[in-house]
Amino acid sequence: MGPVRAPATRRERQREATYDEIVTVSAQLLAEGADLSLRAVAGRMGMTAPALYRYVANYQQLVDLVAFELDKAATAEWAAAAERFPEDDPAARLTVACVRFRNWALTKPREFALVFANPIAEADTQRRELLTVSTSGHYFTDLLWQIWEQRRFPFPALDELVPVIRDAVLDPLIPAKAEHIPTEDRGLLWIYMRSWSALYGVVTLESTGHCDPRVIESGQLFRATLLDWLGPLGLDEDRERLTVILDEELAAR
Amino acid sequence: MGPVRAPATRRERQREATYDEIVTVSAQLLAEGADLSLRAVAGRMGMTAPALYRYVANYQQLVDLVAFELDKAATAEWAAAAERFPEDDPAARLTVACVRFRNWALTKPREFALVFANPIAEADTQRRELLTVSTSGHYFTDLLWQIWEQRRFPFPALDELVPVIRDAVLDPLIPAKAEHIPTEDRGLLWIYMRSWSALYGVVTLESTGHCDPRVIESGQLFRATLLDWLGPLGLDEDRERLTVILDEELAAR
DNA sequence: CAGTTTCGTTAACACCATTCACGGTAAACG
DNA sequence: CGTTTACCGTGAATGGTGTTAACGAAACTG
Repeated sequence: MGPVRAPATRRERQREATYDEIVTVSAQLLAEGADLSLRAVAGRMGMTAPALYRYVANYQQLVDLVAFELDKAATAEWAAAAERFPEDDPAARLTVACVRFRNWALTKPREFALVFANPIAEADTQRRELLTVSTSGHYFTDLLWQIWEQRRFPFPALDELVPVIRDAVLDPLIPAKAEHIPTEDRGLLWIYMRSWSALYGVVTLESTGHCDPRVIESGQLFRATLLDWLGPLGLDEDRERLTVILDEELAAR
Repeated sequence: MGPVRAPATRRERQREATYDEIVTVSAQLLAEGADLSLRAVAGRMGMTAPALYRYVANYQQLVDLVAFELDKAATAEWAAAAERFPEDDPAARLTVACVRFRNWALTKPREFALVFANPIAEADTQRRELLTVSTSGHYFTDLLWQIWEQRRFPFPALDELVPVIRDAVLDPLIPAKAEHIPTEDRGLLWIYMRSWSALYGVVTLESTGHCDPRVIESGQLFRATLLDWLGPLGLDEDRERLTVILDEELAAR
């Protein structure tokens, strides 16, 4: 990377450091099971709450800031774990990443809720944009892209899509690296959305605890959901191999 | 129903009435976009906040109480809408109910979050039990049961299930009418769980706004998810008919 | 009627986000 | 170098939250 964003002036550097400390302290509070509050964060930084208003406009913006960084940090973890498989095996990497994502959601439900269950009003363009740059979103969709390059699984053609969806895949508002995808292949984004919906669904259900704890503990619901997606992603031949990986990762919890 | 629970004593009747008012006022506040708070509820009832502690032990219990009643009321709405199809057509009824469920989640995201995104800790047996009596859960699973009686779609046999899941379907902790299901057919509950997971997933994703607003507006993601379940529920022959119903209900929004 | 339970009050505590007026200090400028 | 300016923090205050405790009145119970 290099010193791309090392602002010359001392003031800017200090400011940047303060932002970092805000995030660090917030993550720490969350990890301790405490509530995220301006007062608590400021207090632990040796400041008073109003001082934080020099850095964030309001409480929600603090939450968004922390959410973004938590997502980034968590994604880095999953990605690192996935790297036990080579770059040319995106299917294995995706399997690992999905399980790690779930484990993270189960062990840190509060953090998960902050990042993924945080309601976003339709009108709020500010926060919608934040959503678009979600690190985890880009990571998952990139892996899907790599799998597609290898397996060329089917996806809807543009003229098969309802006009609204066509617009949505041509000019996406979701976190996905899409510029590199040729226009005529943008139907692929529909697969992104549908698979993300499925993954998000089980993980949220389990993380919020809205089902039998024994089912969560066993991981079977999650497992079945993932296995259902092997076919659509052209991974039928890898079923056995990937199932082994999946079960390994689930057992590691 | 009849005066099944009409407590003789005047006091008990008054107390019951107060509970009802608490719920009514709470729902009213939520509907107005205000926050649900003990003070606000009490204030609108012409009381002070501490008085509410004669009725609920703490704030979370107020939330749970309101959540339960909101769920009950909403379910009654969906059920009423579904009754435009006869009792012997549970597939059509389920289709209508699912769409109504989604519409409710989209138009009342705050209420939805209260009932379905409200995190439940694994240890909290109190709130877990509440979950088990969820009205909507019973309604949906009952419709699934009726469909199964007609179509006899396949479900896993008990010995095909992992032991933990077998335990879970034999002594379910989820909201499902199960007593009437013979032991050897309890594998059906696995279908309950999986389909509920899928429905819960898209609806939560859409209700919390964690995807492209245009996709939500179009209803295509939800539509596709539902259509995927026709096969597993033995409804392939009804595909065309049910799709029409589905699109009708979606358009009615 | 006397005794007890129930239901509400007021006061208080400990939090919370947020705004405002103020001061000190460090950077930026002439 | 000195002066100005912009930034970063403070303390005080406002109005909100859940929650506990001590108390009084009204309603039921014997």
